[in-house]
Amino acid sequence: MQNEIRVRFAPSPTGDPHLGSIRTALFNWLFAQQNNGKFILRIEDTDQSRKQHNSDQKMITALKWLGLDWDEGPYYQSKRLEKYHTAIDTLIKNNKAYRCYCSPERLDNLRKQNSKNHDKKFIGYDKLCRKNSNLETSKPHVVRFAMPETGKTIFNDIVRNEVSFQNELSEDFIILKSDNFPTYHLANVVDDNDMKISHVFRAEEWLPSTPKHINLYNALGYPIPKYGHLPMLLSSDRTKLSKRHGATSIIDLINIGYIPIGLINFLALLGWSLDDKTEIFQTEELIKNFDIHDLTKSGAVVDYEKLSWINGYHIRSLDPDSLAKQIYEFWELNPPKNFDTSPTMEETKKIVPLIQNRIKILSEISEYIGFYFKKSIDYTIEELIQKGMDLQSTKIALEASKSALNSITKFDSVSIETSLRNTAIELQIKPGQLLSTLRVSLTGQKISPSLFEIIELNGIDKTIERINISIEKMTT
RNA sequence: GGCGCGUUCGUCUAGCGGCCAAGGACACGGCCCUCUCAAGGCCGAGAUCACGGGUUCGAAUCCCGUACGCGCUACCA
Repeated sequence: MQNEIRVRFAPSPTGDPHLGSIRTALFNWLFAQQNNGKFILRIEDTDQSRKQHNSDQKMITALKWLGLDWDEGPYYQSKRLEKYHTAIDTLIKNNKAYRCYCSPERLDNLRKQNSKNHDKKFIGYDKLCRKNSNLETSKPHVVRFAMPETGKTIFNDIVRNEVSFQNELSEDFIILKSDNFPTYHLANVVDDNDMKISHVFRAEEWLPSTPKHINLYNALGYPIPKYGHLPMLLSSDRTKLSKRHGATSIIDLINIGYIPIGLINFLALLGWSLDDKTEIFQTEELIKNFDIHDLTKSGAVVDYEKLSWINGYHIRSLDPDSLAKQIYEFWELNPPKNFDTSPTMEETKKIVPLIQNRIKILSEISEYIGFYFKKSIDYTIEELIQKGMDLQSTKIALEASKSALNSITKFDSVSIETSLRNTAIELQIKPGQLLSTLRVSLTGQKISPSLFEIIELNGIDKTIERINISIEKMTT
């Protein structure tokens, strides 16, 4: 089918998967989903020196975790060298490219000299080898593309409308390196043609090299895809997003406790919005409403506060069982340091109602619920004694709570609440005083989920045991 | 330096010639609720739409210029 929508995500395996890359992947994926198109994954590993082991695997893991599944690939450019060489041979044969024997030293000097002389005509390379039709192939060399020396390259960017560049301002860029690997420019064009890519959505930083690509398409006789250059993701100082200002690796974000839909929802809103009020989207709603033609043009600063808010919102709206599943998986990969035991699925399900609307990210749970997974809790007598109370009255309060709890027939949070509130009245102290004492006694924490639910969760035996420990503590 | 892109509350954004002396959200402040922490509810502060010229009866919205910012300018992608 000729008009099939085919997009690709083409990361280079040079580090951890970056938030910006993921956003590009998301926009491509959404576009493919809503157009019944194909989403292709291609690993651009043409730079052997910058390549990092496992980088591609991390990318794959991240995409799967987010649910951004692909229809074809991953293709690896390093396994497709023949295709590039064929294209390059064709270009040389047609005088659209030429071998260049200039040494890196010569190029370096050339640039230094010209920047000193402020020569405005000089662009990157002086085309020495383009003039000499010296075709000795034995000597080390690169291959350069012969850029048109006149005219303009004009294209209609889906995000930015018409963009135009003077051809003479693009240098005769290298398409084949001396290690026999193609550069990005060439491999990218050959592959996009080979894989019948219909739309190229990539970050704005690629905009200036687009005329190079278009001229390459023309020289090779390939049809030109539609382009859309996405606004960049920025750090708080408005420069290209970098890890100096926060986590940019999606792997780090996963380990902090963001959930897939939280990240997807947040990323979708960086450069796109539905209207003047809707902030929360499920993936299906994004597929339905997202519009690549309606993007913001300026860069967007990544606001981690807002990410957390969106993430928390989704955590709150998840059904408890699927939240439990996500927490369980999260804890498997990131066991909380303050736990003495590994939570089972059953235990995880039990604690969900207590923390669901108190957290923004999964890593916050362990602070709230640590007492439940600890063999013993730790606190001082001072922490036990509340404002307006002393050692004696605190002890009395604990004793009274003990007998009140012991006499409850139906041990659930509602009965527990009634019983303890009555105890406070009988003792003539404020509910807050009683409950705060119990909170410390039962959790060792000043901050916790609802006390009544905690008592139900702990059960009568563990509760009495911990109260006894407090009483003993104050007696010695 | 050259080239390109961009510019609405601190941040993400709505706005596509009159509905805007600019709306929403995050963050922030206050109040309510309340067993702590959250969540939730209500209220508030916050942008003369970078600046200057046009065009028009009318401009945040169209055009031009200036400034500023960012990106690119590698045998990196």
